[in-house]
Amino acid sequence: MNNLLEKLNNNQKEAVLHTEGPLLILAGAGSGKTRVITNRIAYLIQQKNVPPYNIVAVTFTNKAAGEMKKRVIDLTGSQGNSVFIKTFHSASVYILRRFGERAGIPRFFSIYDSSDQETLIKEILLEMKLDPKKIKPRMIASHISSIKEKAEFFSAGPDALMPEHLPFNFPEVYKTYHQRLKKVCALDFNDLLIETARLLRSCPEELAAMQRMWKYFMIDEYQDTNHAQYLISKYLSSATRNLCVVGDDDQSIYSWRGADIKNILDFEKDYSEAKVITLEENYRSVAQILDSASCVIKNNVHRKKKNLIPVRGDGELITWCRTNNERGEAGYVISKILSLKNREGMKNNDFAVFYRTNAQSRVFEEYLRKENLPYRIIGGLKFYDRKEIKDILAYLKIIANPADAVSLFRVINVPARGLGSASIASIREAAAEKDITEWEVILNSSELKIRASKGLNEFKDVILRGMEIAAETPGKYSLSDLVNEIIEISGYKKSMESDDSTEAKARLENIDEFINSIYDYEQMNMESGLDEFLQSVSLLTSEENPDDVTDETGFITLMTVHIAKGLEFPVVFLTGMEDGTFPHINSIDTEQGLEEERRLCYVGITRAMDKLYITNAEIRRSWGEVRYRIPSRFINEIPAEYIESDEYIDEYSSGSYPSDSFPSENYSASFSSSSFKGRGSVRSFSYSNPKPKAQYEFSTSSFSSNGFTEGMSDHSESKFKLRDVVVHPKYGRGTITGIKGSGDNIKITISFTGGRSKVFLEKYTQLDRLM
DNA sequence: GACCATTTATTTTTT
DNA sequence: ATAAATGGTC
Repeated sequence: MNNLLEKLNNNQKEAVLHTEGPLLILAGAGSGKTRVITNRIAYLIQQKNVPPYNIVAVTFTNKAAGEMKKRVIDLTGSQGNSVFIKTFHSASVYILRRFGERAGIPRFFSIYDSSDQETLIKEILLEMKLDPKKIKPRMIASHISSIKEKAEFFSAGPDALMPEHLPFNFPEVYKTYHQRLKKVCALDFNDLLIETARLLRSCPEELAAMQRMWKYFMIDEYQDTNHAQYLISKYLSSATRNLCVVGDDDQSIYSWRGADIKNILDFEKDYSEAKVITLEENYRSVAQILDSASCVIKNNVHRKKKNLIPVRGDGELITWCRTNNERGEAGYVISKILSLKNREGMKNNDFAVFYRTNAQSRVFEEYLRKENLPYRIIGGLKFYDRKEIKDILAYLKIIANPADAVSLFRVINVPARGLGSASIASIREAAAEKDITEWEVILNSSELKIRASKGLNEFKDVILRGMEIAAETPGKYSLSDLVNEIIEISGYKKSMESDDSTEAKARLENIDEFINSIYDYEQMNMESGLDEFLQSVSLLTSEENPDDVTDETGFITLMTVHIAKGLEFPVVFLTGMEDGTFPHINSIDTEQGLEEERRLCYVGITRAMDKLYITNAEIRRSWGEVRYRIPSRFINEIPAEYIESDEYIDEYSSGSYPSDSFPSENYSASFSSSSFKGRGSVRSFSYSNPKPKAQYEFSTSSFSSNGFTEGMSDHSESKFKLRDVVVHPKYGRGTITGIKGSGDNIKITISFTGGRSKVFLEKYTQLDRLM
């Protein structure tokens, strides 16, 4: 027993020992949070003799749940298998399936992910003669989620909550959306949580049954809970009040998904008898890194003040590298990785590259591939999001739930069966007219004056055959039998095979991989049929491809900062640190948005154990346009004494940077330190580049015209130059990034602070030059 | 209805 | 820059 507690500091011990009643653990980054939760579970089982099936631990991601389960099993052996460790969404599916009947939840329901949801919303908009291009389905989806939550739990009727000033009939869309979901027996991600909370509130017998089964609750990442998740935790634990929540308000980064930071900030109000334990000792990062993170997050007003104590002491400085463009950024990262591997014997697994948006991963991928460095991208291109996988899943979903119209129309003509828009429209019309499902129309096509074309019959037969097989799965048939049969008789496989493009080949490989993952699933879930399989697959979004789990050479990890939460790496590259990229342009204008970006930055910095590299690109291509970017304001917030500067030019950059324009003998560079605290003070530093070839001046203030500007614009007689810093009467301060035309037709492109850029006719624009 | 050429949107983050 | 959506033609 004592070895359980030996490795813990006093606060951690206290958290483990406090098993009864509500407990709030405010766990700073790297303070050993997961260790506390897992040891607490082990302590309950081994010392308090709590049966493992009485214990529930809830996390946000499948990955976190898997990791926690593994560590619990390490501590407690086979008993750990019986601890209920799941994500909020998978726990909800479990509850709805097992106890949902009285709450009107169908025995089987499909789960609509965000893309299914958007498809459905788009259909509804089209029916209402609205243009999905002007009214974004995604925007509607987020309104629908937040309104449904409020309508459900804050007593106001949905009508009172409809967003105002929308130029269309939102209540109608809202109503139709939910009618349609009901008709197709589907729940969206948000419904899973809301319906679970509703069930717990309105079905006391079912709640009591769950409370007999579950007595101790642990909620991880509590700062990211939304209202429904808050209620689920509250209802489930209401009998014993043994609710332990763990979180860090500084790491709340999901408010855009409905997370409410108040849940953690107000925990002590909700549970007046709550014990509060703060974990401040950081075991992960060297002092320079941790202190830098503290200095950044200090700029947020809406937070609980706290100290982070770097137990490890001093290490290396943070390196901030300015690069000319995104290729230079990638080149720098790769060169650092190579030299750290050669000189310090570091391994691929030690490195992680973070970026703000998925789109930024491409250049890194390209460079890593060029150097033959093994890497993996977490998130981003999700396996289960690939077209071919979604197609096959759509077939399976129809077989399990023929009412699922979104899936039905996804593949009714895949591969092509001659069922185009006309056929689809007539099926839809007949379904609406007779108020039956589209599948029923197809079944009875002969009587319903639907042209029972050859293609329609083929499709019908595929689904019917699939249903026959599914009825005997597991048993006579396995899930993989079913999938193999479907891709065979639907002609899906054949159509891929007859296409000899590399694309089709890759798809076939992915399908193979999918079938392999089904074999694995079958091994682990011998009793599962199609329904269970589909429901677990719908929640597996960011799961890794099955084949890259083990490899002795390891992988360099690429991911967004969001996904990085909860992880740690010896060496971290925090890339794209530019205003407009990080903080992201869409969040830069509100205090709330900016504070969340800052928390995200804090999360990124605190992932690094030994060494942190921060990079920014002066010029970044996005939307097919070249943009000038200034270093992220968050870099300013790091004290200069923790930073060592570096810079790197991509040698192969074509066009914009003629290499002979850089004086090669000059090895010192200077830049205005608008990015350091005292605006205007100038620092110089020695220049070091692994392969010094080109010299580059990073000055934004006294940029002399040299060859650098060539190729970036036409010659013109404008009184302004590229990179002049100007003030626009309406938009404020910005940098000139393009000058085109002549005479009265001089067009000036200005990139404003924050990354927005606009084009003006010089003739009509009052611009003041600042520098 | 299939196939092409042209146009348009895409880029925030995820269960 | 690129993928998806649209529109026109056969």
